[in-house]
Amino acid sequence: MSVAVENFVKAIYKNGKSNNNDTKPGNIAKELGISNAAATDMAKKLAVKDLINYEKYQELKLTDKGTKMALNVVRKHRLWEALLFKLFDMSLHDIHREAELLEHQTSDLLANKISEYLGNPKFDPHGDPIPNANGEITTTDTSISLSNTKEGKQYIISRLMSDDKEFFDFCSQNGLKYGNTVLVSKQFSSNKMTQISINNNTILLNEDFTSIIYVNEQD
Amino acid sequence: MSVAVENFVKAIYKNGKSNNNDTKPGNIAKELGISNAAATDMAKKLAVKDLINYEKYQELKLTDKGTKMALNVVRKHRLWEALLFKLFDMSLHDIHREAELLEHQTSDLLANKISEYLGNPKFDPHGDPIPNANGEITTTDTSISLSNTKEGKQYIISRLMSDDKEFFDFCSQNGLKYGNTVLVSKQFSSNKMTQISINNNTILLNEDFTSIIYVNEQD
DNA sequence: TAAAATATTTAAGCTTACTTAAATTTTATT
DNA sequence: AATAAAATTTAAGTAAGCTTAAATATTTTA
Repeated sequence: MSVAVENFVKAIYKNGKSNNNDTKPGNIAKELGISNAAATDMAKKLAVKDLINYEKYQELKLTDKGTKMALNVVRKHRLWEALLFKLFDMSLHDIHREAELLEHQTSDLLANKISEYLGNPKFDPHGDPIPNANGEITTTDTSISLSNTKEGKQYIISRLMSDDKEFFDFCSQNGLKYGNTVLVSKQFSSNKMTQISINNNTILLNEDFTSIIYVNEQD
Repeated sequence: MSVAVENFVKAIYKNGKSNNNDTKPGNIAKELGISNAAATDMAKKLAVKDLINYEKYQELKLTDKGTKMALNVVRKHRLWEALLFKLFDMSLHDIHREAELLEHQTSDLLANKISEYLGNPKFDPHGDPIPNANGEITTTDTSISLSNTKEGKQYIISRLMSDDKEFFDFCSQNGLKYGNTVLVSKQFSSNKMTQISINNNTILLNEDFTSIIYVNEQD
């Protein structure tokens, strides 16, 4: 399938999981940087191909076939991120951008080779789960956002859910990395700020950050 | 630039080096699997972009800008082949097919990272030279085709110039691999066949094969 | 709950990269 | 050198994936 189609189903999948859970054409259009009209147009075309269910003015819903396609692309994206992260010294943001292109030009065979080479990893360098060859995500995510953590407890960073360059630059400068340990020293519930300690540094994060950094409680 | 444009200048570059040295639209069209009309069309468009010099009914000539673009794509193609060959157990034909797609979705940054990771190799797994980041091929190719070798001498395989699956299958089954040694036991000039010995096996090759297998004399 | 704001859809049109068919030019052949 | 064959070019048309503008429906808010 074309790049435009793959990106369209991927955007529906992604927005269905977050982004206000809104998969109406306007939100998908914003995600993809195209006009609302183009999104409606594409939605109708993909309904004919049985990739989405389309009803006027309603949310776009992926069919099983569409979900499978989205997960196949997501798998390739995350495998590329994992491979590039392992082999090369590149920023997470750059890695994301390369993967965004490579994901559409990767055969299932190559994806499987990459997976095998990496030891069939369950997560990419952001902590996002990598679907298996059948398009299934077998891991159950028990992580919570930093904004929902408790004062005085230690957590391990499990996901950095963003593709923004500024965010990654900030994270890498401050040791906010998949697998690292943070201590939540204070929750300022009034203004939704969170104070954390990491590598002997104290950082104050606002909700823009704490809502997309996911962690697991340290045993 | 678009995939179609990149493939077009690449085809001119490639056909200019071999394929009867014919870069007229018809031959480029055949190379790309498009109609002659489409090739003429594209030629005119690329002339406007100063990628080729176009004169009616004449050969298509790459400008400096066009040559640079072609070499940039060739560099990425060959770097991908080298990387996939190193990391994964895949046939040369499969590797070629993947590289054919990946080459268009690779930033210069990533290409340089791949090159660095591989130790800035000068050749890909077919023995084809890899242009450097400036689009220069610094190595001088002294190899000759198997059809031009002398009886009784030993040669080292330096290039397998094809992207045909059957050819690669035959080669890998018979030890015809980049870097391997062959003894030319007999040249049948009458019917343009060449008899070689490799791994204690004797093989008789016709000109279809001997013209695309390149070798260097063993010192 | 009616008006205002917002979002979606429809309609018309554009560009890229093709296609086939017909016209024209070049190349090969005798 | 004339004619036949082959290649190139021109012309007209198509599909994908967009655009903007206008029409229509939904959602918000006062």
